[in-house]
Amino acid sequence: MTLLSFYKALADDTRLKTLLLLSAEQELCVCELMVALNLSQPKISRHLALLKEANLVHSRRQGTWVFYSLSASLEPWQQQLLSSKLDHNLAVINDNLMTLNAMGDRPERITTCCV
Amino acid sequence: MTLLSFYKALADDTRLKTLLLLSAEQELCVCELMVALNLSQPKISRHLALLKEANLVHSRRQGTWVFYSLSASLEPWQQQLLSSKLDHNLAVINDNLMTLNAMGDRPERITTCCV
DNA sequence: TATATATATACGAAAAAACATATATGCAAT
DNA sequence: ATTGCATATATGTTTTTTCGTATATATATA
Repeated sequence: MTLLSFYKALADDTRLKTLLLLSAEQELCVCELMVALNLSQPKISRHLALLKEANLVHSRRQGTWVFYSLSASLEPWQQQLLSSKLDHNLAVINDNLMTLNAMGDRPERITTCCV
Repeated sequence: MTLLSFYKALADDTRLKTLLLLSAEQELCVCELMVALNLSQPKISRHLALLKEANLVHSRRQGTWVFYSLSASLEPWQQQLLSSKLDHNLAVINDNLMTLNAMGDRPERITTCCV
């Protein structure tokens, strides 16, 4: 992945917020992102496919749900850039995090192996 | 300027390299960028206008030349991101820096006031 | 004033990205 | 098997971005 393609991945509102949300929440399924971002399912899926193609996110299936998380192979400076601890980042996704927290019936994560 | 618009500014090959070159060289005129990037004058000018519109660069005119530099109002993390000291950044503009150094008749800077 | 050089902008074309909608797939439960 | 739910993909359209070319502006000099 080049520098350019990395920045291109961040240069879209849906993708940027998705990445920041994943940074804040470790792991989110498509349905949770739909609620948090208030966007259609195909739209979320398409952008996630893009991010996966760029190796920025990783996915695991758990039953009918698919959980996405930031790729483990991200370089430290990339992770920092996406850190929700940075207040200018948090400001971007603050509303979405609140919406997410207000969401009922969030799917339960089953950790495959050790915690 | 929003986070998104900042990343959008970086999400183009010409603009990314321009910003990295400005980070490495402090100040460059359009003609130098044309040589370093091997691109047409209108193309450079248009992208510089975009960067200026986004307050990422500053320009000063000196005779017929216009010198561009990174905006002083960039936040530290933004400057860091564009630092040519980061090797993944340097790799992107290495060839361009060499071309620039091989360029003859580079316009002389006249510092208006104090050094 | 006329000319040359450096840079900026205007404008239509081309390319790329994002979109809505419809449909397909994958898994679980009956 | 069939149904239901979550997610993925396909397709055509719309929007956005980028581009080449032509032209305009600004400055310096003769």
